[in-house]
Amino acid sequence: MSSNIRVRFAPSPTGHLHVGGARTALFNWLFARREGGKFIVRIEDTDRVRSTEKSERAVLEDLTWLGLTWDEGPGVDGGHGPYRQSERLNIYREHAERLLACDKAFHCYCTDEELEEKRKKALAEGLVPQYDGKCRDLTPAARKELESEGRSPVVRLRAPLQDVAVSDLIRGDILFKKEMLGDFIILRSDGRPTYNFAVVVDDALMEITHVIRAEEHLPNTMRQVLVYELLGYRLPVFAHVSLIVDKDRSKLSKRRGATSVAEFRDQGYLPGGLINYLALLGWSPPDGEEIMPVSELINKFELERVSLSPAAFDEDKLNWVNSHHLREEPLADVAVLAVRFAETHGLIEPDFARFEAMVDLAREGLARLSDLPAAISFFFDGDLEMEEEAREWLSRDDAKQLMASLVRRLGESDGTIDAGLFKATLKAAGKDAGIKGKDLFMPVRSALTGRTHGPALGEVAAVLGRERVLERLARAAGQD
RNA sequence: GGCGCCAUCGUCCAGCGGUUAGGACGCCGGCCUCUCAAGCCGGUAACACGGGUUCGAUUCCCGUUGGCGCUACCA
Repeated sequence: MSSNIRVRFAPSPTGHLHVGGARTALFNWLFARREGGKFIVRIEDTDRVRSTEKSERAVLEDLTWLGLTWDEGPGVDGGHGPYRQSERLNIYREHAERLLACDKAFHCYCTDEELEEKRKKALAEGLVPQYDGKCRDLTPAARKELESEGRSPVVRLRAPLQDVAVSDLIRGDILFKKEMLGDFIILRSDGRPTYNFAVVVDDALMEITHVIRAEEHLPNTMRQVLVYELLGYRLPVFAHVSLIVDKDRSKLSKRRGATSVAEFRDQGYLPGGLINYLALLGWSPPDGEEIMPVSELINKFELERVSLSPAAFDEDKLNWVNSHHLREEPLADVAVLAVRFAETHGLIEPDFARFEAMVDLAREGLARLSDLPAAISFFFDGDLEMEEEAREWLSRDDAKQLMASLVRRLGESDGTIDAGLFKATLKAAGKDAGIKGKDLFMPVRSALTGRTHGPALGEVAAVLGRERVLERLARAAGQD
């Protein structure tokens, strides 16, 4: 399916990708994929002080990790570039010139201090602080004089005094009152554009059809609509998605826990799990199914089903979603991502197939990959740490005999020990000794893993391997 | 302050004039099971408030309250 639909995600590179931004990107991406349109990434780096190249790389990496690949953007030319606002300065300038030429914009020489003073005064009088139009009708002579004082002007839009209606795909029609805005700045004194101007020029030139973005931009939309009109560009469809808030309804803050995609990645969430959870925050599929791969997300996604109210980020639910992905995504994929979590804890297994087997057994009980090392450490050589309860099981009267009997029986067959063989042998030994159930399994589990909880014992033994199994059983048989 | 958005279980959602208000996370109990998970079964818990409109409002309108956003030469 192919269409003319074009959407964009336009992050400003001032840090890592935030979960809020990630969800906005996701909704754009899902919409594009669903509709057969194009997903464009544009870097909004007109804020010189806060934007860094490092951040840009980080954001792009985060998007890539999530699998939100772009059809046009940094590194992928689609004929509408450049895709970095800092490289489009001349374009904004030209557009501002156009507006200036037909008197829809004007130069303003007011200084920060003057403006600040007026703002304070207005506030003090209980008025709405707004540009007073002082430079609206400056004569060329007056301009020249101001410039000779060394002042460099900003360009302000001559804002028409009219209410602005914005229709939003998610929210319906919204009417903004004309009193709301004054002649806002579109070009700074150093020639760089302001957000509301650059966005419109870019979206228009990049032929964006649907602007899907966070709700915080809703008030800005009024200004942008004006710019579209004055420039003579066609309006895109707007869709404003609600914000993601903290569990206590306040703004998502780093202090209360992880907020960036990178942090979740480092905690061992799968891209598919994070994506799935984020999609569920503010959107729900018609059938109510919650756990699904991204391909299904694409099939089911509809902007019309995006909710209006702010959604609280719930780590419990994220964990639940992620745990499902952990055990439902292809084992090989999970294992590859798992390697670094094991290795940072010194758990290095050269045989990838064996490592996969460990991951396969352990993933049943995991919410995140960061919990993996603790779950598989007993598979590795070295001193087996004994939990107190495990020690107790092994100190039982018949434990030693049972272990000895098992060692003997397993020793009789000299092939590999698979799950079936181990279980059968265990049962036979139990039958002879008159032990079954918990009394049979727990001492053996304790001897093999040092713990009282874990994956199915037969499978554990198989992954452990004949040598380690015999060694650990023997040790348990010999000590009390 | 002004303007705007939002308002269903603790949380995420469903509902789109008539429902015993549904599902999911969490929590509690049970089943299964060598254990832990998973799975299955059951329980817990909500329409913010006040006016309208209507035969009938969770649902439509208005107001109040509350939360959030914007009000920059930040995005």
